[in-house]
Amino acid sequence: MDRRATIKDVAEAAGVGVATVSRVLSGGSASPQTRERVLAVAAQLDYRPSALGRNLRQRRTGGMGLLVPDLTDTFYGQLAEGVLACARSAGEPVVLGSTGGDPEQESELIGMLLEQSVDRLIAVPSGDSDTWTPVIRAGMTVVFADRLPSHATEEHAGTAALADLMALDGLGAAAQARPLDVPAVLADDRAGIRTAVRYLRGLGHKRIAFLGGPGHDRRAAAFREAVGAPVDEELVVFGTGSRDSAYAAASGLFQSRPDLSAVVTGGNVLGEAAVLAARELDLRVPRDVSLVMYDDVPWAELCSPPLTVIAQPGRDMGYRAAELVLRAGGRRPRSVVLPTELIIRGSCGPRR
Amino acid sequence: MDRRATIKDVAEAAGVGVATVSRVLSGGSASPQTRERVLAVAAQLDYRPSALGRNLRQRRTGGMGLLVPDLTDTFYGQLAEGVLACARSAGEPVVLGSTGGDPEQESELIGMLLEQSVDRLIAVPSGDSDTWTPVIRAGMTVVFADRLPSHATEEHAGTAALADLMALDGLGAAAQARPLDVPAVLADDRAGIRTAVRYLRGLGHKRIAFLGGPGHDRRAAAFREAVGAPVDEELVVFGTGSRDSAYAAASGLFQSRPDLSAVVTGGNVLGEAAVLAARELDLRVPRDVSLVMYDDVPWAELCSPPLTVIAQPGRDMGYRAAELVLRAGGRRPRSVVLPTELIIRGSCGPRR
DNA sequence: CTGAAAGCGCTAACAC
DNA sequence: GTGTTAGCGCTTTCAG
Repeated sequence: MDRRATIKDVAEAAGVGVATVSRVLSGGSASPQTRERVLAVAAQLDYRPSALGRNLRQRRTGGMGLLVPDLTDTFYGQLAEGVLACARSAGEPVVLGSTGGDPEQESELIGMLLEQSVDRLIAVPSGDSDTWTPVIRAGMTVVFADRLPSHATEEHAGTAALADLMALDGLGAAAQARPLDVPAVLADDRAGIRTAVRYLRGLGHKRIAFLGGPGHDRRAAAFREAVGAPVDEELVVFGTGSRDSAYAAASGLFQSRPDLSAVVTGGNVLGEAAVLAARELDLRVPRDVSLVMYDDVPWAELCSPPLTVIAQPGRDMGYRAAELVLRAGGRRPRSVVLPTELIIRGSCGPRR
Repeated sequence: MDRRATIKDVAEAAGVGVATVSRVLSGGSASPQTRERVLAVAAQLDYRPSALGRNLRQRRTGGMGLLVPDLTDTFYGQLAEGVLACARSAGEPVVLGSTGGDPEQESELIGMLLEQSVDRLIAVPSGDSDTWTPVIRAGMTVVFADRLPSHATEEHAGTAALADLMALDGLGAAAQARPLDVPAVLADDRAGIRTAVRYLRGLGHKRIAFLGGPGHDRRAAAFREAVGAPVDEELVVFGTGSRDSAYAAASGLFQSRPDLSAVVTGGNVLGEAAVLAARELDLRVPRDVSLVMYDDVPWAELCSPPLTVIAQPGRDMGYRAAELVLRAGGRRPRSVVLPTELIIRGSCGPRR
């Protein structure tokens, strides 16, 4: 079979100039007559304008990039579905990359996107502001989702970052409080964690632990705030992202602190790890230990007991992020913080 | 900030012609001297060749498209991770689309890919051969993953398709036995299902049901073959793809045939539905009903009892598919069938 | 070994 | 309203 019809073919077949075809197809002015003829010919030739030509001419690629840490994590699957849904309804392509939570891979993928002239990006960032600042500066329109890049090490990371992030979760956080001037779509981690901690407190729990992974610093911070000073830092532990490491962290936590009676995890992979580790150590949920997991995923209900979770609207977050990055013409869009919901199922009980 | 450096900028700055720059960067011949200078300048200018220009010139986009039904289904998440891993190591972009299992959306997405001049595609097909034949004919290199398009209705769908598919699962299935001459990466459904059915038989089960979804026809066929004639068609039921429909199908099955003692599901979403439906109807697993689920997903182990599964290597499948579609230069690659494994956990017991 | 030049398919000035 | 033309950034003959 021969190559696809080009605009030139259509022009010739319709007896008009290429510009006219271009105009007709992009809704420009043309006499009804001409328009009809061009449209007919185009349809007849099964003509599809080449994005390549258009993009080169306009020096930009339509569509958007999407960078997530791991598609095997159901939450990012939900997020991606949201992005794709929005992109589809806009007829825009999305170029996907999975970073594995590794800043280096993330950088490489960003480079690839640059090479493709993809100038809009939705990212669940793994690298810190050092990797992202140049990207923004280079003119890419980026929207962060689910989390923000951590501050680079040289900056007064600790308290400053904390303050910014706390502020962002508040009602009308000022844009300049954010690290990097980039819009983001986030869940209201602070409220979510606070609600969970209060709930556990209400059940009588005193020693509550937080089990997090990379990118869960905001949640950890919210946790520290919710439990209030003095926080027992031994009860705030982190895995490095892999399921194995999550399991190790969970197991280590349970073993080193048998006095804890409840744990809230920063994500579903950690929740999974906590369930597994608890089972392995013969800790009954919720009799011996209560569990609240961040992320509502379909399988949370399948566990026994079904897991009490802090639900965040993954799909909506993706959809909103895609909207933001698409509408980013001119005005820099404001960030959005979506509500979380504590869904009480069966994994929490009164302190023994 | 100004626009990115072009090949012309590099040429000027290095005092050579653009052709030379192009050659150097794509490993063509050049004097060591020139080469070095060009490379230095390019690095200094942070030059990145524009994929747009190159692609237009070469009338094709690098990279590949990836079409899956639903990223929220962990199995497709695994598959996607595999594809992405391979693409990343090849430095190629992947354009992702989620079809929702809907042939129409699939068609639209294919159209979008065509428009982008993406000429390589990995697909978990939802449409039948009527939608795929034209795509192949149009010159797209496609590799199917996880399943094959069903035959179009007008063809003698039933037995013919069945025969083909059975043949494919055999050792050295002839290529021409396949519908459409397209390579595919599949799991050995036939062996997987057979093993599961035998296992259940060994436990004493007589009335075994199959609970499938869209695209699980091969598995259903394998099931029918494994249980042997006469097959009780009431015990072979299908949902339409959504979680709700899967639940409805599972629930309906359990209620209409309380005599069944075991069910094998064609995918993890259906497994999830079966667990939920069983619980709702107060059926104990495995006391009242034994369960084998297709797909090993991390949460299978979290269920209680942990689910016995037919594991298929989702990630590998994706990786292999990407390799095939990338290597498709010239010789049409052969399909690959990957082994499945029955992982026995706790969801099966002797027939009561 | 290297440079000049011709487009790839398209849009946006600019003329008519 | 419509046609002509000049590129977008790149690779690739084709000369030198």
